[in-house]
Formats: sequence, C-alpha cells, structure tokens
Amino acid sequence: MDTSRFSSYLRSHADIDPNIIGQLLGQCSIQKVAKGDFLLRTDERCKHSFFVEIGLLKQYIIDSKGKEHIIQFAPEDWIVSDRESIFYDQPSTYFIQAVEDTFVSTISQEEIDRLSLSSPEFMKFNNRLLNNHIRQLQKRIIQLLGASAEERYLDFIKVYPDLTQRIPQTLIASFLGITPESLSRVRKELAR
Amino acid sequence: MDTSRFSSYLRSHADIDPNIIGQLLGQCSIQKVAKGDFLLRTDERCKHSFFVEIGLLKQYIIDSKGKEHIIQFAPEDWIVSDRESIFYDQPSTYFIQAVEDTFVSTISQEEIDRLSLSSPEFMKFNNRLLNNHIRQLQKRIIQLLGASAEERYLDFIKVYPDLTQRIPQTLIASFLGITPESLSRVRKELAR
DNA sequence: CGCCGAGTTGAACTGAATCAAGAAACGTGG
DNA sequence: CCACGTTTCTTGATTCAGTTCAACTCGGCG
Repeated sequence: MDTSRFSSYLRSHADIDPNIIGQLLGQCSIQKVAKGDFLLRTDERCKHSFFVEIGLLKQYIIDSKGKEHIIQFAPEDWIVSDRESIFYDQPSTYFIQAVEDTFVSTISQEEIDRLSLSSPEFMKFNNRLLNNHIRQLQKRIIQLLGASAEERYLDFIKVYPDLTQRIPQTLIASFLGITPESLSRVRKELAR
Repeated sequence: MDTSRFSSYLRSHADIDPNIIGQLLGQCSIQKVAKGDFLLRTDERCKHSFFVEIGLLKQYIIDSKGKEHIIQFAPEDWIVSDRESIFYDQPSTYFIQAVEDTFVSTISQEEIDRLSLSSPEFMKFNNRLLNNHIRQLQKRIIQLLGASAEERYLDFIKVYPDLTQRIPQTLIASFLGITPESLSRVRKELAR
C-alpha cells in the first residue's frame, strides 16, 4: 500500500504528518474496476471517494432526453466522487464508470472526516481538494458560456493532452457539449 | 451586529456553539456597497467572503471578446467570494459588483480558518458551504451542456423566482449564456 | 418635452445539430 | 493470420436554434 500512487501523491502534494498519511492509507483498499464497470450508479448512495491509481474513470449523467453528459474525467492522480450524495446522504444522480481497466484507491468519507478533526494539516489538504474542485468547475462554466466548439476543443487538449489519444472522440464530444460529428469537423479544420 | 441577517442565518443554518458564532460576528463588519460599486475587481487579491444582508451582487468575468459572463448572483443570505484567489493568494479573474444598493457582512478568511481549527462544528459548516457551492456549479454545468434557451430560463425562474422582477433581462441573459434578444423571444413564446 | 436605457421585433445569417451513408479501425474467434 | 462484426470516425446535405444588426416602442426622469 505504501508503494501506491496514492501514497506518493499524498507525500508530494499534501504537507501532512507521515503518521496521518499512514492512517489514511491503512484504511484505503485498492480495487480493480474493469472497463465498463461502475463504481457508482444513479440512485445509489455514494459512500466513497476514488483516487485513480491507474486507468481512467468518467463521471456523467443521463439527461431527460437520454443523452449522456460527462461531468469530468478522472485519469491517474485524480479523485472522483459524488460529494453531494456523500455529504447529504442522498441517492446520486451520477454514474461513475471505468473507461479503461482501472485500479482505484477507495477512501471512505468517515476516514476523511475523522482525520480532518484530528489533523489540521489534513483538514487543510481536504479543503484544498474542495477548492480545486470549485476552481475547475468554474473554469468549465466560463468555457461553456463563452467558447465555440473549436475553442472548447483547444482548451481540452491543453488540460488533458494525453486523453486525446486514450479515449474515443465521442466521449470528448460529450464532455465538450457538442456532437461527435461537430468535433470531427473541428478537428479536420484544425489539421489544415 | 447580533441583529444582522448573517447572525440569524448562522443560528438557523449552522449547528454551532453560540460563542463561536459570537466570535465570528465580532470580526465581521457590515459595509454598504452602492449600486455599481465593486467589492472585487480583476487583478485584485480577494481577501474576504461577503454575506449579503440586503441587496444583490453579481460575480462575473469579462472574456477575451469583451463579453460579460455572470458566474453567479448573490441575493440576500448568499455568500460570495473568489475562493481561488483567497486560497492561492492569486490575483482574481472575477469582478464582484453591486447590482442594487447592498449591505454585506464582510468575513475575513483568517477568521474562517481560525474557527475551523478551534470548532469542529464550524469546520463542518464551512465544509457544507463548499459542498453546496460545488453542487450548485455542477447543476449549472449540466444545464449548460444540455438545456435549450427556454429550458435554461425556466430553470432560472425556479431557482431565483424573485430575481426575475429585480434585475434587467440583460443580466439574466448573460447568466444563461444567451443574448438579450433571444431571452426576449423566449419570454414572448412562454407568455402565450 | 425630449432624451435615454431597456425591451421588443424583424430579417438575414451562421454555427452546430441532425440524419444518413460510407470508410476506417479494432478486437475476437475461428 | 485472416475474416467478421462492431464500434468509431468522416463526410455530405439539410435543418434549426440562436446570433447579429438594425429599427422601433415604451416608460421613466431630468
């Protein structure tokens, strides 16, 4: 467990007492999620956050018209969960599914709460995760409010340069809020 | 100060020791912001969160094409700030401006951090604010990804029923990511 | 009274969606 | 290693929601 990517991540990204990190890691289990498998489905209660050791997850909803909208991708070193469902103990409205065969470190919310109380540094770290999340969501809103299909795509390849190679274009299109056909045309245009 | 709206808000929305609430309120000052005045401008560092006692604020950006995009409205009982700028001590990319004559309770981040350390309930409360914020942003993203102009507007009047009366339609349009002309047409269509 | 900003309406335009068909890439089993 | 079906990507033709630009209306206010 101490050789997990999550372990390295915590050691390099969070200024936390190694003992605390040890406690957290001791509570985490690594689990395998095969491509296509779900970590969370609509109407389930989300109890965990997932740190991606290796692989790729997507979090998405299916809207009233049956269309899939991807809220976020989670490649290596990303954490994903439904905070709303966890915090309010409500049925989720999201799916979290593996796009590739994936290994995740599963973190229970109780452990996060417990460590937040016992370690100020951990609290700060958890706070940073929340703030990062907010920042990321706001950027996305601004993009959706103002950017054309082409601008969105250019932004995407800046933020997720490797994903462009790893996932089908349909998924990128769904993330950007455009159709796969439009994305194909955007790419064609950019290639010239 | 103990008769402020912020005081009532804390007493009814947060399960916190009255002493702690007293400490927080003791550090807050109420300030007046005249219509059109700014609480934050691009390139300034945001140091405070603002609780709206009475009035209305908007948080927005000006994009590269000079267009205004409203990130959020903050009427009574809402808290607004640039968490990114506060947390990372970076120049802000947002404006926070009064849409009406407004009174705000100004909360310093240091006080929030201090109280989070000394009171677990306060930490939980602060956490709830962050989680609410995330929930709200995600809802907005889903809306922008999937909903038509009409659907967005219908959603808006559900979430902010009173604002429809209080603010010019241009502002609503800017929030929804459509032009004022389109909003006018949507409303016309709905009125029939 | 006359101005001014906000809202409305119309006409032309455009970026992206839709629908449909075909081409390429991919994995799986024989 | 090839043949097959499935999924992904591309391309074209058409449609449509929303933008743009411009003219006009309305209500408030000095």
